[in-house]
Amino acid sequence: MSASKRDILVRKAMEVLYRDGFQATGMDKLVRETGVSKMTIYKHFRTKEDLILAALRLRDEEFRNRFVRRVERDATTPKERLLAIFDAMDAWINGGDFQGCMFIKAASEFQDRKHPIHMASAEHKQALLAYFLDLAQKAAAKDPRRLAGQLLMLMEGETVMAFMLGKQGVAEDAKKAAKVLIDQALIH
Amino acid sequence: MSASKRDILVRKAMEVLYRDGFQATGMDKLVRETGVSKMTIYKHFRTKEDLILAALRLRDEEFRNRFVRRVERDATTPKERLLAIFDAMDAWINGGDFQGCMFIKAASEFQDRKHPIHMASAEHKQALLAYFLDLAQKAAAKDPRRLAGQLLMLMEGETVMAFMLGKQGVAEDAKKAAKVLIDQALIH
DNA sequence: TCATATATTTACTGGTCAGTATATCTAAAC
DNA sequence: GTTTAGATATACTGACCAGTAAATATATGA
Repeated sequence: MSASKRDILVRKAMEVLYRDGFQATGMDKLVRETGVSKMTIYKHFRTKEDLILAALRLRDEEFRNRFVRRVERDATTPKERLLAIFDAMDAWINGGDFQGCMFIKAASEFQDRKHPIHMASAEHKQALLAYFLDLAQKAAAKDPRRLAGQLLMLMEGETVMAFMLGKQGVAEDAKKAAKVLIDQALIH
Repeated sequence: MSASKRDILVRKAMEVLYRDGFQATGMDKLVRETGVSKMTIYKHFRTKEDLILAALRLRDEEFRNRFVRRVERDATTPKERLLAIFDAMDAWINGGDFQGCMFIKAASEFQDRKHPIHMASAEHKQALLAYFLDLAQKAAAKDPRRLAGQLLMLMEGETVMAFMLGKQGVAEDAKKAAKVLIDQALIH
């Protein structure tokens, strides 16, 4: 199997796992939906868990790339970029295929903090937090760590609410809250 | 079986499901951990799903009762109570048995919005939102619906971050953010 | 003490799960 | 055309799942 076909397998698996859940998706369904035979899947991944980890790695990479690229395209100064985070969120939530956060769902299904899937999910959030912290520092916030944490908190809550209660108004409310928090955190 | 013994079954099941997850917990484990035989469980609940729904109902009732009671004990004016929400959150997160939000985890495992378990979880969030909205209206917020949504957002994000990244500082950051949002929303 | 009803134990059903064995197929290389 | 290597379909393994059947134990009530 070519490298690109392996990528197709991981991408399709990622889509199905995101849509239908991890434990609820059996290997037979993955065979059906990816078009890759079971033997071939197991040539590339020792276990289902390994395939899930590969799918999460792909999701992390693509999500953060798209997210950061959009933020840096939409705004230039660190302060503007902190706010542009919530335009990127708006685009995600109200875009085509929003179905909640794959990593929150993964951590929910694999609750043990030592579990590789839980740890991979936590690392995704840590990476987002590090990006926010970088922006908050460059924006010269009074307490960059706090501001970064508050904005990530807002983002996670926004995601959960859109997932559980629907999208109406959530993105707008979140952005307005972010604006207040950012403005207040940059007054010296 | 007495009514109280049935309550014990539901309470123990709730604890196990909260700790170990829904799909990852089999009926045999519930028999082992509740001390109630399988036949007796199935006398009271037609299916595992029905038992899960009963456990969620109990959790909703207890969580909201404890939460609201604490808020109303700690503060008297609506504005103070909006802020006291985040003292209750602090107590929950840094109390003994915090393991994330049972309803976010339930909605994550049963993603279909039409699924009874997903719907029950969404109703819990709706009930919290309704309480926040009531407080925001009584506090004469400029846009009560928005403030209520923003505070619930903050609360959900706080829960997710404490679950995935650990408790350090999260409650304090959330409360400080809430104070800023509330103050800003009440200026006329 | 006996009768009745309920709880429990044990064992089972049919189905699904992750992962594997085997045998067939395809396609390129010489 | 034959060989070789990898992909495939099919069928299987043993374990576990939710839910049930039947036999045994226990407690209640007259």
